[in-house]
Amino acid sequence: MELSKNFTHTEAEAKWYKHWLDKGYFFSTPDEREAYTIVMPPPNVTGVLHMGHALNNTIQDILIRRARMQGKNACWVPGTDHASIATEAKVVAMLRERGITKSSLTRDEFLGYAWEWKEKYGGIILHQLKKLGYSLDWNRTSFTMDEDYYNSVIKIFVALHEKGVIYRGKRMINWDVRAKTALSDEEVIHKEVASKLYYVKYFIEENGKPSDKYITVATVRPETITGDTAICVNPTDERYTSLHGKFAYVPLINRRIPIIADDYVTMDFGTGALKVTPAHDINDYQLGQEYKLEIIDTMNDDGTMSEAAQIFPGIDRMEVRKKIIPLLEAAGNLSKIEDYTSQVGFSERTDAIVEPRLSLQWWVSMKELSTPALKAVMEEEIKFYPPKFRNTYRHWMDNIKDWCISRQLWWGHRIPAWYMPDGSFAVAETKEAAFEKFKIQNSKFKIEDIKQDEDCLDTWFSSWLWPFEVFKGYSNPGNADIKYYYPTNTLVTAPEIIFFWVARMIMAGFEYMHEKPFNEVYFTGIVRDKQGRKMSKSLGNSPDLLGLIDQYGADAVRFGIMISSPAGNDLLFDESTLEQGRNFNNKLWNALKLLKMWEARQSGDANQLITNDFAINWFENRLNEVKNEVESLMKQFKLSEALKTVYSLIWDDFCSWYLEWVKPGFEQPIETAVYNKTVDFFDELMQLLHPFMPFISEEIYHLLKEQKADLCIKQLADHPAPNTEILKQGELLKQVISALRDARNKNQIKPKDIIQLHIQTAAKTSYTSIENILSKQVNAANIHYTNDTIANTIVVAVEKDKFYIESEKELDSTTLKADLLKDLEHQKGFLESVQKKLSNEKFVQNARPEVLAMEQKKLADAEARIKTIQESLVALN
RNA sequence: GGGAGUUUAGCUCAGUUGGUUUAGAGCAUCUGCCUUACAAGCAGAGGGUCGGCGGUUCGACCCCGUCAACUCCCACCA
Repeated sequence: MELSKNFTHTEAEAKWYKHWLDKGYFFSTPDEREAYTIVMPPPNVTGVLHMGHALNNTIQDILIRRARMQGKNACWVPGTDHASIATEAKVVAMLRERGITKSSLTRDEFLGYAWEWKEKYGGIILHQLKKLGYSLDWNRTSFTMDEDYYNSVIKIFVALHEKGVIYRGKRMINWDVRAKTALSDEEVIHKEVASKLYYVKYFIEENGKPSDKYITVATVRPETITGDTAICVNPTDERYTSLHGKFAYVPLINRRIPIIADDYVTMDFGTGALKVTPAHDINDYQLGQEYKLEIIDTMNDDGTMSEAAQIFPGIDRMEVRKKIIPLLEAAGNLSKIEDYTSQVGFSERTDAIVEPRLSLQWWVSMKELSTPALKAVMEEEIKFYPPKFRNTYRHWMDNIKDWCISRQLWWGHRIPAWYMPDGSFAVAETKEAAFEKFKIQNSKFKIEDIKQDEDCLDTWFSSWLWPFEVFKGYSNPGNADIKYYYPTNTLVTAPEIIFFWVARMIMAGFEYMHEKPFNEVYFTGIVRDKQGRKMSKSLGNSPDLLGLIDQYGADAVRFGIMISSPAGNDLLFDESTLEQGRNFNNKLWNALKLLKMWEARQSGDANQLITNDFAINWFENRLNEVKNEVESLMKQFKLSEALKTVYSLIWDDFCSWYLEWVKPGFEQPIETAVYNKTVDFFDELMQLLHPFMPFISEEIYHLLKEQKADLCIKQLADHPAPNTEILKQGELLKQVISALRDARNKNQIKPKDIIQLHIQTAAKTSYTSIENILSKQVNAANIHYTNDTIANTIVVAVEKDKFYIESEKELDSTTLKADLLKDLEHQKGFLESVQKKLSNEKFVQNARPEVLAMEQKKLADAEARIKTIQESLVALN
């Protein structure tokens, strides 16, 4: 068989993904095995694959593939989220491009376009996920607006309403002027914005008209002035005591408003006087409630000024903020302008500045739902990795506020509330059911008179059911799937959506399944660029993931992402790690090529080892050691560490050491027994690597030898504990080889120059089994043992043993001497610190016996080593 | 304003209840190699007073205090 120079990923990826699908390896149905379940956080139907998805889903695939290889029934559920506001915004934009406005369409017409959009783009991202080799159970692909799922959302709304948890209420909400919808608190992002603080004079009333006396108010929002219905000062503020109970006039429109006193006002901010605009500020609203102030809504739903504002109607509030200043100035109401930075709320989805607005909306009362959800995380019934997020979670849960769930959108689950012409309403799954409820209350209307609520529900009101409704746990309670797969095992998601989604899923899980939705949550970091900046479209620092997969290969991309992503930390994405991944592919490929060369040149008994027993014995134990390490790292979700460990085992231990140790001389045959062992090792290495890099591992696995089954489903075998003595000896061997090679380098002995090696040791037996390897690795013709120093040689000291390199090369002892002296210095310093410790009575009294013994051994070793070095130095002279 | 976290080699990070040889890895750097698996490679090397100060202890990268810098989350001071 002729193998290509390098690994060609494109072909292998397409071939193996298709093969795995054809064989149905990713499909799961309940059976007698233990289940291992992950529900994929459903990407938005608007999305394309980006680095965040790659990180998130690679982690999930590693967990799922490993579980599958551990004999568990692994089930990973894919799906998409309808993403109400995000999708609606995209559809509106798409229609605008075609010259269609949303307002010119009926609801059904608009939904027609939205579904068309969903069908067109919804599957793209899922399709793209296949490129990365993700082993998802595609038979279970779900969508948050699938018929059953939709109905469950509606049923749950009705049930929560009947329970009194959902209610309708007029309150201050966050209004997105671009999407023209209410938002929950979590959908508002506060940012610091450079703005101005305007000092505005309000003239005081005297004798029923404005006087020349005034009170100055500081505001960042002069455009809301015409909505002012009071001025508020602190009752203890002596500057304003005389004004309590008096009236002032709103600039430009001369409305007479009271001056009230409330300790909400901070005296030392601005002028200590606050203008009260109850319709446009949450605190002002509360003041308004308390003092029974008039509420004047000066804004339309699109953020323009309303008729009630009297000035600039139809102009956007931000425009008005600029335009009103000259007017105030001309009227003599502006006193000064200062620079000021303030916190401004922006819509998460549309980035529009959010307006506080009084509005009638649907709410979920959260207190009761949150109690079991908080407890489960605090008592670690649900574990968080990393655990620091428990604090964040607790803080939010402790201060939880009611959730505004109605959205003035069409794309989503329509609120099952039904209204009569007289304004009364009923909540029910269907119009008919609502009518039944109405009939009891009021019989004068007909069913045709009933109108359904125009609004739909917050996206998260559907996705909080995800972990159970993908198994139809609510729509078909007690079915075989939900009983088998729920609770799911691991949720892998970004900390950004801990409140939006994670917390609410936990609440829904306890409320409807009476059980937690998952055992543990693994929070990934945020993907940033090399400079640590968050990846974003506007910065243009988001790489084209599909392009990278084409360029480097899916395995290399997976490798690059995982190797730089320690648990719980942000990932600083750097394309060089992808190169490292690609190079690793080639390393593996070349190792395979080497084995293929050997395959043709075998000799000897397949059952009997003659010369290479140490190498094989050592690697077998090293492999077992790493298997243990990987197992422990995986349990702690230290996936990056686990990959590094496997990488180093393969590159360093297997390729650099083991293969070189068993490598036959040029064109010499290899013992069949050694060859077979080596193939087995490689085989096992591929199995360890498979969850991380599935394509190349499967490919090599099959090229190594005829296999009965695929690696994808090969079960991990038990492994014995490693023999530490052999591992130690292996380390000694490596150390000696490196030291001798270093000495050769420093003395300019060319790799091809053959040397004679003399070993002076008290433990000759520890070298007999590794002699062959040693002489091969340092290119020594022979190894001799000696009890004396050997003149005119290069002396190398390793541990307590001395090595004399005899060569035909003219020797330069200066660098060698310098090295020895440096080492000597180091050893002496070390010895001193140990002696100091041991001569400290308190240490000798208090230290544990094994610690004391260790220190004594250190002392003895250091002394012996110093002696060795000194003797070597003498030999050099 | 409140809370959480981080600070170890040029960069990104490990470092498990304080004692395992006066700190480890990858990348980058430097030196030597076109050695017949691999130059996308091989063989080596250099590089850190573990953010500062103070304390506890026989002993501190690890525990405590304090200061500094950075990051994130939450919050209605106009």
